[in-house]
Amino acid sequence: MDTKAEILNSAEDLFAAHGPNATSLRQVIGRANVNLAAIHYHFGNKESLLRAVLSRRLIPLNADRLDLLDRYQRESGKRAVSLPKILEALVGPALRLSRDPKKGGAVFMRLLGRCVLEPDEKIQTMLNHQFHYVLERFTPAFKRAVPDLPPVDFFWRIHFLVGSMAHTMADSERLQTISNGLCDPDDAEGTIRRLVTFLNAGLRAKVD
Amino acid sequence: MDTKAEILNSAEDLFAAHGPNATSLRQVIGRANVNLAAIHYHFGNKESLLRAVLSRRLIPLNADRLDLLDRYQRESGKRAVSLPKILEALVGPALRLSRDPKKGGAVFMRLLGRCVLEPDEKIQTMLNHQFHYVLERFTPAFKRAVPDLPPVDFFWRIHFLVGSMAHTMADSERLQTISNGLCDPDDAEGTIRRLVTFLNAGLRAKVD
DNA sequence: AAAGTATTCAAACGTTTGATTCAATCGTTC
DNA sequence: GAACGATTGAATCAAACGTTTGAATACTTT
Repeated sequence: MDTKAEILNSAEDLFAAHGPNATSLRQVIGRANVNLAAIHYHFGNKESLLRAVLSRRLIPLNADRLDLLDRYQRESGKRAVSLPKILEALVGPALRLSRDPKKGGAVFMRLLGRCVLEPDEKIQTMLNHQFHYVLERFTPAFKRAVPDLPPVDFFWRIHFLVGSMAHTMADSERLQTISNGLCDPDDAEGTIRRLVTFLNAGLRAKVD
Repeated sequence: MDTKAEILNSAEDLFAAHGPNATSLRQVIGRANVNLAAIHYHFGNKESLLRAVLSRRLIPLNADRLDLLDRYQRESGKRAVSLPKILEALVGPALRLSRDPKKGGAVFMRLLGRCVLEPDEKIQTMLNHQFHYVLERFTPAFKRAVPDLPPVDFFWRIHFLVGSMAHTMADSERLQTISNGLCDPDDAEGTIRRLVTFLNAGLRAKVD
């Protein structure tokens, strides 16, 4: 049973560092100190291994997001939940992963961001399936929060939002580089606050 | 000489569709109807082929961006160039590629977006090298346009900007899917206008 | 302790990858 | 038209890939 967990942890690390497709199963077993066949014994194939790596943390993560949205909705009674709160419920739990090694920490956050931005169709459909019911709940909340936004512009801005969020999750090392170490990607709360501020303003912008 | 161009075009197509690392040289020669050795004869290796594919269009693209920024700077005289104009100079030429098949069109735009978001270090350093002098010119312009923004927040917002822009360039098909065909990624001017509006508001947001 | 299941192991499978070789062909120049 | 460098062709290389196999070992149950 230890073997299975070792494989998951090793795969999570390496998938996050180099992307799933650029990581070989032999690299995974090297770091996990297990036999190559163990991967196929426990997971069947590489695709299912990735699915297992993602599910392990994504299911509780998405539950957190929906719980948070529920709480804000309860607090707001019949009124619409404010846009910053919706954004906080969407990006907060994801970016807070980086402080929480128990939930995979910064490593899984990066992996998730990279998978969202990954061209590979297999990975895309995998994630679409996991995100479907989350989007189903967030979309109406967003629409209530910015009711005057035409649907076309609404979708475009959600698209921009996904880009910023995923890029922030996937690669904040780059930010540390271009800012000469001025910005600290490990400051989860600061990152959340800044991202929510940015997205809130962007989503509210007057359509021209 | 035709062979070289055929290889470049085929590689551009396939790299854009599946990512450079997920594309084999044998796929490239298949579409180009040339021999495998021709790639190594004309380009040396796969990495240099990718570099050639990128340079061919990226060099004129970045020149366009700087020209546009220059023009706006001339028009503004001693005053700072307005933020929407800076953004237009940055994202406009890139997104307008999609209307201009001569410059590689939507295909190259997607490739460029994907490379920006690509974890692969080789590709990253390749692009950093190409973007260095562009960033060097845009950074002070941005800082003049939003002078009250603390440096830390400035870099964070540039990071968010890059995410939105690259994601929009890389994968607007996804938007067509989630919006049920409501949004049209081929409408370059509409995309530019919406992205500039979004980013302008996000960059101007009051720091809290 | 024996039997039976679950797990691990080393070895090999067939494919695909980027790269290389060297002979054949082309196009130009003398 | 002979000689030449530039280009193309078919064949092959070693390495790496995901996956499979079947024997060996560990663990559970009886």
